[in-house]
Amino acid sequence: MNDVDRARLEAVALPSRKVAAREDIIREGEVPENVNLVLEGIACRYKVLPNGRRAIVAFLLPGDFCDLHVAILDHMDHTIGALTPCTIAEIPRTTIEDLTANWPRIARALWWATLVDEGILREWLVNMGQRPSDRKLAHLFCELQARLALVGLATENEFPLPLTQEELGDTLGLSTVHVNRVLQQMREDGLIRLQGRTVSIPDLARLKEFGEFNPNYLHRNNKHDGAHHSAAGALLPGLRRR
Amino acid sequence: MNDVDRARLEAVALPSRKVAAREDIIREGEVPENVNLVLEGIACRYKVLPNGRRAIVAFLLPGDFCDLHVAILDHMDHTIGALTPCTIAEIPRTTIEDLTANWPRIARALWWATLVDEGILREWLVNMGQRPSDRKLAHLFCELQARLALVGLATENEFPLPLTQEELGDTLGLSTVHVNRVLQQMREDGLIRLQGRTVSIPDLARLKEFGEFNPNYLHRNNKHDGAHHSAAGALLPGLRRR
DNA sequence: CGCCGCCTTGACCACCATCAAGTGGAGTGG
DNA sequence: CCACTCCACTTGATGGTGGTCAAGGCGGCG
Repeated sequence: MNDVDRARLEAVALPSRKVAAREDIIREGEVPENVNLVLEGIACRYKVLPNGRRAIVAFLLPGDFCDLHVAILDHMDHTIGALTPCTIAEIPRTTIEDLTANWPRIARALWWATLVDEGILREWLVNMGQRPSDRKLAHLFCELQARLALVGLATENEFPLPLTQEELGDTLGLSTVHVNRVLQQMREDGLIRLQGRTVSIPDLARLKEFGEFNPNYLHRNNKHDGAHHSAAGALLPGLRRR
Repeated sequence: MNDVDRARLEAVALPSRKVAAREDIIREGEVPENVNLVLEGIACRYKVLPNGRRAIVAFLLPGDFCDLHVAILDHMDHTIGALTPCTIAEIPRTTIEDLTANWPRIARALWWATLVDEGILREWLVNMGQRPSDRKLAHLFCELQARLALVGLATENEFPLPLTQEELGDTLGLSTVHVNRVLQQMREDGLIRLQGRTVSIPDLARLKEFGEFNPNYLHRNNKHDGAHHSAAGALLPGLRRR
């Protein structure tokens, strides 16, 4: 993706809109006319089970597309909700279809974005299935630190975590009570500290070791997006400027 | 994808090769020169953890691409291994790059395939995190029935399951012992029957109900692939003929 | 001030892992 | 044809991780 492509993509976005925390952005089954892109805030993909429990299957950070799916697939197979207040850019679905048909480099950049999403999902699946709860949390924190750092929202030893313990539980398949206890233990062990809504990490290497975190699945060296690290990440400055 | 596109894609495949059961097709970290496509047999994506346990994160059935990733991303972030003897078609990576750059409809069909994979991953994540082991198995069986039926390898009440209980455990994050006990219970309850390497389902609706299976995430109505249901599924007859 | 989310703590117990041993069938070689 | 081996499946006993239920603390906001 070069500057011309980037300009082309910026040009097609509709004015951004605000979404309050805990409000849905798109619901399962819908066939929305626009594709959504997170500019600010944290959103999540989730499904609700028959027993009422919510399963969070992805976090959407600034620069992430919510639903490129609907430009290609027919309907949403899950819901997207804002975890914090969010600013969302909308791009008409027809525009995406036009871009992918006529601008191969943009098509590749978008495809790249979905492949990275897929890599993250595979890693979450491993995390979910095979690790004890303390390592699950450690792994998740490492990923959040890495991904937030890519868009300038985290440092080597600190990142904002505007999630409740219940939301962490919905993400990792743990009960709220157990998340609470595990977090306390991790604090005692000096793996993390929690002050207000930010996590600080005394020793990132140690946390990575403990959480068996290997960032290769994030594919941070994106050759299709120049210096930037996510297809839309490249657009953030331009889109925010409006 | 129309007939011209399909012919174009068929034309670029190299002669197929055979892979023995339990042999790897591509390993984590590799940057292969060809993209692989399963023609016959069942393969899986997996990662190995520091403690030696294997996590299976996807099944690859006939018609599924193994590693479109490497045409776009840089390296494999997981390994692909054959679970049964497999026949694999190879397509040069450069050809994929050429196709995606110059044949938008093919590019979209491939992108579509990765989006469906992503949908399956999300559903696996839900399954993994939120359901008790018997429902996990039920859900997995329903998915296998549905996906195998799409390529003509399953009927409404029977499908081949050439997997060991250990492999099922690696997939669902359960111990072999526990998989065994749960399967027995499911047989007692009349949810499934196992004879040799095939599963038969007395009452598919009941199994779906029990496993909370909703096939919407498989996106079986693919408008980008004409009558067929997977990008490569459309190619299977042509490629097998060689 | 009072309410409502969110976090915290305790008691109890179930699901599922682990360890260990044993069964049975398929393939192999004497 | 019959040992022998190997691998998948099976069964039992035991214990820990993490779920559930219930109650209490605590800070923010109207």
